[in-house]
Amino acid sequence: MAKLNGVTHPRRRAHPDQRRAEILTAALEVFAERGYRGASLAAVAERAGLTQQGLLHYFPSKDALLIEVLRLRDALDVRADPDSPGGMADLERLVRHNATVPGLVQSFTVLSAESVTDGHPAKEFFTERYANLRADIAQNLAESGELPAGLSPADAAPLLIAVMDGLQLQWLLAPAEVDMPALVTAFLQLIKRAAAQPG
Amino acid sequence: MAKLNGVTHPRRRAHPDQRRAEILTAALEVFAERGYRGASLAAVAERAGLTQQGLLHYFPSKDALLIEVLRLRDALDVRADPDSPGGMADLERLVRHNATVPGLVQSFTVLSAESVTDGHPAKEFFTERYANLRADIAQNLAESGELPAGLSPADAAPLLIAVMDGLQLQWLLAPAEVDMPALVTAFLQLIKRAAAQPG
DNA sequence: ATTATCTATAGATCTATAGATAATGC
DNA sequence: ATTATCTATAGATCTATAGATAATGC
Repeated sequence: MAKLNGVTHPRRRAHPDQRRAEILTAALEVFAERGYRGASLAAVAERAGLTQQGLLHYFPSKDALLIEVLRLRDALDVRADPDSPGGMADLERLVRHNATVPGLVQSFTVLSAESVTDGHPAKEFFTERYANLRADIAQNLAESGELPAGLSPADAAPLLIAVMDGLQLQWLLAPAEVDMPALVTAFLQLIKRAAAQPG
Repeated sequence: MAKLNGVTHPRRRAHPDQRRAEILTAALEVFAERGYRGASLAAVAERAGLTQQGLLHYFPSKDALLIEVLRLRDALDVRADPDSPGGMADLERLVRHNATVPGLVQSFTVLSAESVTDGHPAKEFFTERYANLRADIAQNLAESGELPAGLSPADAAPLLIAVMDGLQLQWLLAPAEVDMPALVTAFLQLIKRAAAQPG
């Protein structure tokens, strides 16, 4: 028997894989709410229903926990969207979906910006992630032939990513004022109009 | 006499206004490097050349210090650029300038994203700042008449801000790969091309 | 007299390690 | 036998308050 919250319970023992998944979900939530540096292992553990020391049985350190959270999220996102953001229609669908999951958007907005700080454990992760995103989107745009003559895929890719990231920040601060999907659509219209223009 | 770093010095007593300014500068730097939650008052104080308790003589709390840092920065920026980003040429000049001050860019990227987290002392500051930015830029764009028929000033303003913020993040992570000024120029070209298009 | 600055310290954390215990699985 | 989980705890912080002291300014 063990005491939890002052009450004696039979010690609950979860299936390891499920427990790991619960911890990762809790960690993503707490990191989104407080940032990585502002989050404590105890807060993550409490949300997952065990002690901080119990959590460390599954993940050797706070840094390792963050990295695994990010890797898992990336893997889930890629699986949900097999061809990644291919054409511009896919992109609009992605943004409409994002507007329904503010917690997830917040986690990436907060953690990606925090990752540029000194010695942040996710710096390498986000550096690589953005480099890969730029390369993938540039290639998809090049193949789609949707770009106007004046805009190279190599320039359009970071611009598209910037629009999405920048709008997410404004939307998180003022969701009632900033219509993310409509603004992304306005941006894509701009590209289409320019494309209709003779080179 | 007082000991600092094990050496006995005559106690140095700075002019209050100058000392406040030194502390604010140190705070902006440390917050940029570590984020607000990752920064300690002791680290700020050490950079300003006094103790953490000495710092608290000037600012009553860490929260208050952050707010004053942000207010000062905003005041300095406005004074340096009296008409704020008016036309698009002003914007390109601003971005070229930003590319020479990575620390300043980092402070705003890190703090603005962190500000969306629970109970962050700068949440109100950034919410208002972005609302004001959107309104000011929209008005300037409306007056400049540089927008194409399909893009309203109310939509163009948040898009412009998003492009700049989003590019800053990518640039901070990969300065050699992301040419901020060139990409902003590419975005403005897109607007000009679309404007050349019949309504 | 005022105030800039320091030492001392309370009281709360926070991460991580050590080791005990109880539940599971062979 | 293994391992999931807990209690205990070391050792480092961190913010903020209290009060002493020394430099400035009237």
